[in-house]
Amino acid sequence: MLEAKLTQTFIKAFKQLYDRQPDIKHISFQKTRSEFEGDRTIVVFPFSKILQQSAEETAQQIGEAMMQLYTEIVRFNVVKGFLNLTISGKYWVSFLQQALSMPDFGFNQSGKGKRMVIEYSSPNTNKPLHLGHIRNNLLGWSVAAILKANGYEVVKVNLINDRGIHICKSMLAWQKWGGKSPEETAMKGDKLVGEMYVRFDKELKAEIAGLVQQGYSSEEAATRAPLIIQAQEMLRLWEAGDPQTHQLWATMNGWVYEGFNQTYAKMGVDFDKLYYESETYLLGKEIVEEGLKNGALFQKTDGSIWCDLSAEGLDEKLLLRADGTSVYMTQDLGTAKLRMSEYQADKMIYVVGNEQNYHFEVLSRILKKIGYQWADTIEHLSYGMVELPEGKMKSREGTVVDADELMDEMILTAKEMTTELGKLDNLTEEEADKLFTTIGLGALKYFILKVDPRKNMLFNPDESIDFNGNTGPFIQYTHARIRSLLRKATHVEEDQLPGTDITNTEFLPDKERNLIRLVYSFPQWVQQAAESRSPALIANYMYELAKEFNQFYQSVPILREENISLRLLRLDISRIVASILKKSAELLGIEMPEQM
RNA sequence: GGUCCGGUAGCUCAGCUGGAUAGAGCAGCAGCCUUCUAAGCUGCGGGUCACAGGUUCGAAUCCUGUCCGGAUCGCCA
Repeated sequence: MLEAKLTQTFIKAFKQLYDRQPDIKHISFQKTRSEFEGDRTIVVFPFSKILQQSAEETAQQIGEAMMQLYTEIVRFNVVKGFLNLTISGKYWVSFLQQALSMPDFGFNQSGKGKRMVIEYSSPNTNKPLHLGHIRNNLLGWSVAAILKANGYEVVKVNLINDRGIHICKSMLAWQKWGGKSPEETAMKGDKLVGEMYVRFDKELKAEIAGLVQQGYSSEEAATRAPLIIQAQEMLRLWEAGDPQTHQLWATMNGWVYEGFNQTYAKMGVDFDKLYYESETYLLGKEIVEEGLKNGALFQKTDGSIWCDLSAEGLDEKLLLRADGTSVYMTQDLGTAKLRMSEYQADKMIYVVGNEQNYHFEVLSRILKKIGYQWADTIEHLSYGMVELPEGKMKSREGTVVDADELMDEMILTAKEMTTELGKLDNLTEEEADKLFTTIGLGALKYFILKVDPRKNMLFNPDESIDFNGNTGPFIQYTHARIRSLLRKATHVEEDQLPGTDITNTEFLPDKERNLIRLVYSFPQWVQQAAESRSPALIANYMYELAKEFNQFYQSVPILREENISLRLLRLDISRIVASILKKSAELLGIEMPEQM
């Protein structure tokens, strides 16, 4: 690797010059800023300070010595305390050849032998997927893909919250006011069930308002409303195993799953394993018993069981209610243990919104306290909220952005744009439809994934997602352009012989150099994206690369270049850029069209 | 109130393991299609990096405090 070689050379040069060891922590080669000549830069201020001589002088001396020691350094210049090194064109070109010969260029095996279980999506079955889920799903899927590209074994899991009071509300509403199947209403199953949930909420509010008018306080009204009492009764029946309740529950969940599956399929996300809370929600109790026995937990006089985390600066946390029923935390203790025993994961990653930061903090502390050392493998991939201009999405207020609708709108916009630009020449209708989907979803996915997962992001439904500038379609377009170029290149190359003549490429123009350097950095981004669990790094990199390529494309001839060696070099660059764009897009779940 | 996260151009976002004059896109303005796809390219304008201190040769980046915004502190999930 270049950096390693440069570091080594630097140390050697330093010792030679000053007869002492340089401080390793100050040796870092960064990319030279574009306004200066050079490929890599080292800042010598820290060294000149120790040597008690001027930074310029130090840089000059080290530059000369390094050039003597490492032949790939062909030039250097010094600006203040910055030593800018220029690496030979030959080095870059031979790197390019090497990269082209590696089908897996960019990917690595650093995660070899490690297994990651990543949970994402985790929907409730009482309402359809919305924009928040889109971010969650895309993130989870993409992080999984990125981990795989780093050699990890990845298990993608989804924990479906298919039970609880919220589903009972939908069920009750359906009994009272629905009564029709998705087929009969020509609605997607998840939409139908979601509508029932909203209906319940509306009717409940009306009941409460009525009670308040009769003189009840609003708190009291909320607990006395017949609808909520019936919903609770239904939940009780469900937990008692009542066949009729279970039947209705299974039927309605079935509708929802059918709807979810369509949404997932369109979104392009999938799972290796599905967990259902109805099957796992009781699992935590044993752990709680265990913790109570070994003294990690304690029981209050009413019988409820708690974990005291006040010594760690947190609160007491309830784990089992006085009536012995479990809470969310209890379930998560159980599912974590189940998952661990099933997969022996090196990490269990949970893609869950940052509103649950505290929950996950507490989760691993409790497990640790009870004595499970693997608690440390739990990692909360905490991502920010998707906000609308008016603030948070609120399902009750109808301000949610529905996942299906959004995707359909994006695809439709892609269709309009494409048609308007007259880019449908030789496509069959089927191919054209495929293309609209590719572009529309590409725009959406890139829009979501390019922002740092940890940060909240804003989505303005009134301003449709862009197709120009820093967008998915821009990158797709760049790819399509290159592919078109390469299609035309086959006959240009046929009469040339294999490989590029690199013997005469000591001279390497700026655009070519910039692109090869970007290519060079691809593997580092793949690795860093995995370490920081951030698809955004890949997205930003792709954009850099695409932008640089477009400048290149627009400023130099490629197929029309007369110098054969240069033409082939440019084609090689084009080829690898297309391949990297495609690979990185795959890490984000974005497809790259051959033509657009 | 406690804890956590954030505040960078009109808007959306990069940059944050300290390094050169803080970058893109959108929006605005002006150019570029007889040549490899104009969903592109080029140029112009736009900044007290919330504020105040501190550490340092050097701070958007690290530390402290203040202000502002968000999340959370449920026997909800």
